[in-house]
Amino acid sequence: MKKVFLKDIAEKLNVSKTAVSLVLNNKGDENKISQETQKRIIEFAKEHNYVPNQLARGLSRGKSETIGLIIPNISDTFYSKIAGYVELKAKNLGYTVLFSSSNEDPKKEGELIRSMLNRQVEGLIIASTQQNLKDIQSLKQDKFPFVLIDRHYPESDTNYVVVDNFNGLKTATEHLLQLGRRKIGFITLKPGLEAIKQRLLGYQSALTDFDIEYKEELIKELSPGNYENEIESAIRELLKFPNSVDSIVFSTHYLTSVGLRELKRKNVKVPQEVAIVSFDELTAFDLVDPPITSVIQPVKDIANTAVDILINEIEGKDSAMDNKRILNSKLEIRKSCGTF
Amino acid sequence: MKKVFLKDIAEKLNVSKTAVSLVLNNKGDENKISQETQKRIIEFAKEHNYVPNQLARGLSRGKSETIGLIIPNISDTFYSKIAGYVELKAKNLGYTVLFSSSNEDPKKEGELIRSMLNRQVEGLIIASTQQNLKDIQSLKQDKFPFVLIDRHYPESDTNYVVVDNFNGLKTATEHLLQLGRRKIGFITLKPGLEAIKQRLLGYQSALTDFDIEYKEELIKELSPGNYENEIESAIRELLKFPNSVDSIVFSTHYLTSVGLRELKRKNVKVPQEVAIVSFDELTAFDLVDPPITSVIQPVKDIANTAVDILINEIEGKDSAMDNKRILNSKLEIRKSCGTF
DNA sequence: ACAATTAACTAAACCGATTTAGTTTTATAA
DNA sequence: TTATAAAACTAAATCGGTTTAGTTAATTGT
Repeated sequence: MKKVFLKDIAEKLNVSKTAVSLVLNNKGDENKISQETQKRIIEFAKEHNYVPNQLARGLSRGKSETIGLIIPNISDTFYSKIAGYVELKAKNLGYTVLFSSSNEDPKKEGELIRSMLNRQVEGLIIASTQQNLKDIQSLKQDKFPFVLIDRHYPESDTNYVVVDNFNGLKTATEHLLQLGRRKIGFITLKPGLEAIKQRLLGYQSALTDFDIEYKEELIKELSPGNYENEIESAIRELLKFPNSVDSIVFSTHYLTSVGLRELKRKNVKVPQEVAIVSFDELTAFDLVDPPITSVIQPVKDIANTAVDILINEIEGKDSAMDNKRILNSKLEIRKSCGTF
Repeated sequence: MKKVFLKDIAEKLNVSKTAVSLVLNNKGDENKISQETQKRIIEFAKEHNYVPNQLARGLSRGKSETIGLIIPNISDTFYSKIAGYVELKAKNLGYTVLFSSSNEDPKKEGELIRSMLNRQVEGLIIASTQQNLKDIQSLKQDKFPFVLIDRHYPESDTNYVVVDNFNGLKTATEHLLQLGRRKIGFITLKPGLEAIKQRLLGYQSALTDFDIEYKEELIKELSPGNYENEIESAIRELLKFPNSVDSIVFSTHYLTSVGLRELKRKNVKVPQEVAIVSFDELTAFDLVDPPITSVIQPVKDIANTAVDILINEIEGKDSAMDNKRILNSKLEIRKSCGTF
């Protein structure tokens, strides 16, 4: 079964390529192609399983019906869920999505952006490394449609959909405070991401509201690429803090995982000796010993909103659409903080 | 900053498009373009940040330097990890990857295959729904390069990379048997996937080796789309089995998750009353209460091998390459089966 | 001193669609 | 009975590259 092209159909049916193209793009009526000819073309196409070459179509239209999604890492559950929902929503709206992982490398992020533009994507959804303002601003300047998700550049006026990191972490910290914990460690990433900054501010704000002094020794900032090795000393030092911390807030699900693993290795009782809360979660966090109280992100909502905003902008329908969204997270209380 | 095209470069430098194209594709020397002209072209291109339109290039070359990856669901950790490794490996070999999820729908899988062919992917890696033999055979017949992963069609002679499901599950079951468990339930999916079939055979084979009678009541086959609702009765019935089962083997990580959740809800003590083993795992399975003994799949190896085979075939280097691989899994013993 | 090479390029076809600007034929209006 | 409009098409340009088949001018061989 050979591939069949527009030209083949045209020749076999003795009509022009134009006619075939118009009919197969549902523009037969408005271009007054007779019903009979339309029927012949459609039937022949269906029968021979014709499908247009997207490269050719994209080239000639200058469109590709494709959007790009650039994320730090497709293997991370958070982003893979985002990817899943983005794909679903985009498909429903008639778009294909091109994924790629930047691996937190700003240079690679730039390359991916360019590579996707080459491929004529019509818009981008980017969870940026946030060290790539240059490329983001250049997109902005070219009026290329894009939406930042999860991470945005506060200094740049762009579309974005993020979670309320400040209040998410504040609520988590307050939860510990309400349960009487006072020496609260915070294990997070080295600053760089706005989201991470906001989470620290949320932590601090909660302390302030409870009139508790903020102490730098309680903050452990690990390197994104090396946290697995750094967790041991971070935990060790927190446990050395005058009589040890009584609780720890982790600012990402993977820090929680390695952190809890380390606490177990050190035979620290959770939550009796040290309570823990996690920002973001993993599928099995409710099964963990103890089930981990976590700040849950509205993953599906982030994805859907981003796609909506993007495609609205691509199709230029509703330019007045509010395009900066801060979504709420939700504290799922389980057992890792104990009770009163 | 306007986009710059081949034509622009040619005009500005007073050379032909041909020259520019040849030079930028590293074919300058073999086509005797003078060193000086080459330098001018390369510099101009770099300076103006020229990047070729992949659609045009793909169209004219009939190549796209792209491979497709079709998986059931990008949100599933197993497949998202596969995706991550495939992306990495492919990029290293100069290929971009196009992902898409079939959601276990054979019809959609077919559409995705066709859609990817339209986009001129040069090869496909497919974790098939396994109800789509038609499309797979049609690829085979067209001599289109592809590799099946995770799931394959035993009745069709294709490239594949799968894990040894039979021995993986046999080892898991044997582990329970060696620890003295005798009434072993098996919670799995409705048959359809070869992998699932193999896992059942592995379970049976272990029983046979230990001279234990196989009992159908101990096998619970849930629907892939509805297992969350079906798990309750499955577990309930296993617990009703003459004096209850003393252990359960779960054939996927998500069945393990919902199963353990249900066991906890029913206050069944794991592993004292019921031991459990999981085929495949989730990131936090070592933190779960109890840490779950799991059959670990060589995810990275699956991905790398598949990409290697595929690209070898695309580039037609080493056609004698062994292209059917069954990789070994590994039983990671944790605490969910207790000890002697 | 003249044919044969070689170096250094280029014109134009092509990939497979889409789309603009017509053309031809038939029907309708004045 | 024309001019006009509508119906039913189509030729050819275009998208932005790649590639084949030359061309021209300088160099070499004999």
